[in-house]
Amino acid sequence: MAKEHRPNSDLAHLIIEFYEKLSSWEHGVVRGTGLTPTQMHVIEVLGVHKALRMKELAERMGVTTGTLTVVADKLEQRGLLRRKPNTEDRRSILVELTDAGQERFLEHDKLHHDLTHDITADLTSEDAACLEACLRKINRRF
Amino acid sequence: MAKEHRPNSDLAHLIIEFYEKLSSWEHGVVRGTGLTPTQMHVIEVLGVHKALRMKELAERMGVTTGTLTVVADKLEQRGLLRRKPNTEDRRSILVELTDAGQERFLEHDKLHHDLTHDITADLTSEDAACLEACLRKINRRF
DNA sequence: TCAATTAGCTTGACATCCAAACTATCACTA
DNA sequence: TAGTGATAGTTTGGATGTCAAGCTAATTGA
Repeated sequence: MAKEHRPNSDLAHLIIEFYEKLSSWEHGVVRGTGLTPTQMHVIEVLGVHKALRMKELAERMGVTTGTLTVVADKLEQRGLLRRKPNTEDRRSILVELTDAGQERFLEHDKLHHDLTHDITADLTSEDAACLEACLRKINRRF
Repeated sequence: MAKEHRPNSDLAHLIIEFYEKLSSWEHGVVRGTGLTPTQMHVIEVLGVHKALRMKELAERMGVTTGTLTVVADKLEQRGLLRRKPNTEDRRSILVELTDAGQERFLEHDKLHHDLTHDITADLTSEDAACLEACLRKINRRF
């Protein structure tokens, strides 16, 4: 898997390889939940950040607000998401998960935890601590 | 960004946060290349793995072969990808990048390297070595 | 007060994606 | 060696995702 091409001693390639595997895993897990990857992505972000403006959510997901409007409509129809007026700025709208949406988030989040547990099985506790520190630094910069 | 919710001391959440940022970055970079994210994904995988069977490529990407057939058609029309018969097993077909496809891969791969350089700027060389070792172990298990 | 900006929505055109049905090939076995 | 079942790839239909561009309502600021 990593020996048919060059030594792969490059950090960039290790990151990409990890990213691709994670992406493929996520895709496979979501298929069969009745939700699409994009819909689950909305749930994942809102599960962590509670209420967000449409614009903020779109930026965090890397899509336009036009795209998000349609996806939010679908999730609202399914009773997983709720729109609320924003009294601070009446141009914008806040979106948040309903109880049912929160439940879907927790289910999915558990899968993330299980996966993390599995793939880090070969790491020593020093490794894990270092990885955590690295990711914290990287995420702050990113 | 990471302080409006809980301490985030959880490795799983750090990984997800990193994944989401990378995903959003990739999305933004690909938009404006004239290629779609999926098309670029094919190029990324083939750039590393040279010739693959359709089935293998689909599995690696986490999509069905039906989906891949259509995407490969588009890339073939654009002259970035080539289908070759597989003499070992005539049911299957090998796909590989053309020279033009390889060129697109190298351009995009350079962006990955630049990004990696940027986001790891706060890491010490010990950190980087540890991160590399961790990723290698994780990818092997994944 | 009014022009410029911003947030969200709508629309049109195209790409993604899956499931299911289909063809061609292979592998195994009786 | 004929036949059965499995596998690789393609096609198709229907739902969804996606963007750009244009729209309305609200805000900002000159």
